Amino acid sequence: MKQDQVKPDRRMGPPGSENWHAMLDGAEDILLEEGHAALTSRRIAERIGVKQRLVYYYFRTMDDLIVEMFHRRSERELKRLREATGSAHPLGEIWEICVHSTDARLISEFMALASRIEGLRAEVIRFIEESRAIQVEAIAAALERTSQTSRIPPPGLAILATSVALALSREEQLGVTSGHAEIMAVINEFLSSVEPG
Amino acid sequence: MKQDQVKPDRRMGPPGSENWHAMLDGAEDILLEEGHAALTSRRIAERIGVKQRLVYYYFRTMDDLIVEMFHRRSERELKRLREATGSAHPLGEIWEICVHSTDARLISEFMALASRIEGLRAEVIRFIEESRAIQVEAIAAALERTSQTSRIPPPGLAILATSVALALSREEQLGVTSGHAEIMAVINEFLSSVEPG
DNA sequence: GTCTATACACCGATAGAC
DNA sequence: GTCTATCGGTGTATAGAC
Repeated sequence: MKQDQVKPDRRMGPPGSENWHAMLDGAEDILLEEGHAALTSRRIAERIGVKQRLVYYYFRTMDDLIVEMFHRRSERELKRLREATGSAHPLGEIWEICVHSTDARLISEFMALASRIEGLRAEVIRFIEESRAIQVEAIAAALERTSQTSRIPPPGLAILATSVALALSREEQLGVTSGHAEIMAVINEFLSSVEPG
Repeated sequence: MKQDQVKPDRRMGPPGSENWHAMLDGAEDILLEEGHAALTSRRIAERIGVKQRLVYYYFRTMDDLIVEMFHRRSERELKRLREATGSAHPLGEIWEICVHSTDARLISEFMALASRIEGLRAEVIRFIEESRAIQVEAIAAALERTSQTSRIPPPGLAILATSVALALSREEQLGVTSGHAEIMAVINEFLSSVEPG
């Protein structure tokens, strides 16, 4: 399974090209449907209708491909979060993004992969820190706008929102719903008190 | 990678025996240290000093071994939770169990595996529901004991505790700590208001 | 109970032709 | 850019001896 000393100066395909995106798209689908044990260069190639060799023309190693997959995804999500802060109901939109944008299955797979791929772990940390910073700023601004104070300071509220959104999403996929309605009621109450409408 | 139609009446080793436990212990270590892509019959055998063939004497398939591994773990944790409800500070102990007993990496691996192993998914659902029921009962009892009411009803508090405990554990392992102190302050405040001391 | 030996499939990564 | 062909290695699971 392990192979060292990859040639460092191989001829490579251009990032951002059509095949490059198609491979990452295919990789995400496989990760979602079959898990990372099935995420292989052969399956990616088969799924998008090219030969396996081509995957190694666009990505130096499979680990590189995985890191790039997470990077592309997190950049998109950070962009959406930043755009949400400028809207009429920033907190409501940010909450929606947290709950719906990213599949709980995908998160589990990336977390598991991050334990053994150093480059991915760095990307995950960067994403968590950046998204939390955006959330904290949005929460603080919303509280100030309505002259409210919260018993829990903004950084605490941010981590609370993130963890609950992930847990709800995960359990919903499993078919467990006990306690969900009660939590949603509290969250909706908070949102409408800070962002009327 | 996939092999169907396993012989249904093979001679099998006894569950609960020394080797049986040793194999599950080894499997947990591998899952923690290297992830589920490295969780193979060969590595388990190598780790505990037996030949690969023996793993298939104690477990019909690798999926069976994985389900058994989760089952053994969850039974232990449910037992600890039930015992905690009878102690002097039930909520404090339950919180400690949630935060420390189960590694966030292990959870990620099991969640990822549960997406593709039906039997494991059923075990995970059963564990979540049972542990939540224990928590809800303990929270309700503690509130009643101190004649307190909470804006968030017990089922909501239970899911909140679970999700926050998991998120804190995961981020701590990654080295992210922003917002953690704020959340812990709120939780400790709640705990000491319900369970003085 | 535990072993050797083996079938058969799949994987990462590369060499080098076109 | 995309391909065929290939290396060395790992995986699940079984047959059958001791």
